[in-house]
This record gives sequence, structure tokens and C-alpha cells, in this order.
Amino acid sequence: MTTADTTMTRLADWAGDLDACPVRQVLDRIGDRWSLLLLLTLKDAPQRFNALGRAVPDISRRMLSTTLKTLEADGLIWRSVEATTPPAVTYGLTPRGLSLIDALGPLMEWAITQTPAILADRRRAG
Amino acid sequence: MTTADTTMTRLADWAGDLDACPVRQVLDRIGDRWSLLLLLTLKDAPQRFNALGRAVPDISRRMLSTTLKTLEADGLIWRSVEATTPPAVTYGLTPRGLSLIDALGPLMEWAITQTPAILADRRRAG
DNA sequence: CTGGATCCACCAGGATACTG
DNA sequence: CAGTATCCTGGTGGATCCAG
Repeated sequence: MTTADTTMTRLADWAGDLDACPVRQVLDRIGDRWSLLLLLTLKDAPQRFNALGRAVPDISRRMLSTTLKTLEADGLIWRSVEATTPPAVTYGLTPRGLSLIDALGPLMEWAITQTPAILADRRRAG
Repeated sequence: MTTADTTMTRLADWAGDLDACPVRQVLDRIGDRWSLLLLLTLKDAPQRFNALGRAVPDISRRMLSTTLKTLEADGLIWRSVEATTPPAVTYGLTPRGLSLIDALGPLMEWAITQTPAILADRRRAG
């Protein structure tokens, strides 16, 4: 058995309201350019706002702010404010966020091993 | 050990050219609205162009065509033409495409189990 | 039936400037 | 330091028409 037959992965199971399909739910969450990158950065250790900006160099402050807010609203990261002046705001993974990264392990391993062959095929296909 | 420590998941490993990071490679591939949905549909059985369009009702013909072409160029699906009139074109998963679905199993399982709690949190957060 | 070509609307997201 | 507000652009993708 090579396929994930134990999970509900057939579209037919969600016919009629595809937007409720977990596949779309999760892709809408982490399929954007920044969410997963930020989660992986926070996996190493909790970090502050500007440190995250430096860890993901090509993210704008606007997207850093909005993406963090979404991740927090979804319970994937926590946000802690020290009311010093200037304030120090720290972000970190929640258990749920960590469990998401765990669930992504096989996918990332697949990406690492398969990407070279895919790029070769793509060049061949034009 | 709950984290996927055996895979190279830290951004620091790809500092300097984030675009080569496998995380981005795979998200650029399946992070769009349609690719994964089509792969899952083809998991059940090879299918023809219009059958795929009916299985994913809200996809436009344009996106169906372009997405299938990308998936084929990446070696995730195959394309077979019967030169009848009118022609019959069938698409199906390649072994590589199947291995990608396998790698996505844990993520989809996570999505199914966690989505309800996430939606509840999101409502609470506003 | 299986697409390609063209046009166009929408919006994600960058740049910039400002605030507590 | 940690954001917010505004403006604006580039690309994604739908609609439509055409073709083999």
C-alpha cells in the first residue's frame, strides 16, 4: 500500500462545497508565500518581529505583520508583548503550529529528494 | 522527538537563495488553487479532460488546461491522446505524482483533524 | 472534445510615510 | 521597536471567442 488510503482525500467526499474541503483549508493557510517560511523560522526558537524580518529577507513589513496576525488568529503561533519602551514583541510556535510542521515533514522530504528530477524534466519539456 | 529533525527544514540552510528552498519549490508547485485538487482527482483513476472539469466544478477551462500542462511538464501526470475524431485525451498520475500524494497524507490528515478547532479560534479572534 | 488566443478585472502584496 | 494607513502596480486567472 503506497497511497494514503486511510485519509479522506477524494474530492467526491466534499462535493457540493469544495471550500470546506480540508485540502483547500490547509492550502489557503500555508499555500501563500510567507506563512510556512515564518513557521519554519519560528521552529528554531521564538523570535521578535524584526528578527523574523531579517530571517526572511525578502518579506515586506506589511506582509510580515499581516501574515503573523493570521497565523496567530489560527492558533498556529503565539504573540507576547513586553510593555517596555520601546516594546518588545515575541512570536513563537504553539503546539498546533508545531504539529503542522510535523505533518509537513514528509512533504518537505519529498520536495528535497524530487526537486532535482522535476527541474530536469521541466527543462526537457520546455 | 516530535519535530521532523531529520529533514532540512531550517531556512538558514538556504540563506542567500530562498527561491531554491524546497519548501518554496513545492509550494510553488501545489500551492495554487487547482494542482493538488486535480492530482487528488486523478488518484481515483485516469480521467479525460472534460471529466476532470466536471470533477472540479469551479475550474475554468483555461486553468484546467494550463494546470494540467504544468503538472505534465513536472512529470507528475501523464497525458495520452487517442487520435480519434473528436480526439480523446486521458490524464493520469505518474509514479512521481503518486509519491507526492503519499507525502501529502499526513498534511491532509492534519487538516481534517485540526480544521474545526482552527475555524473556532479564528472566529474567536475575529 | 480538447484545447489556444486574447482581453480584462481583480486583488495580493510592495513602497512609502507615519505613529505609539 | 513594532506596527498601521495609503497608494499603486504586476500578475493571476476568469470570460469569451476561435480552431483542429
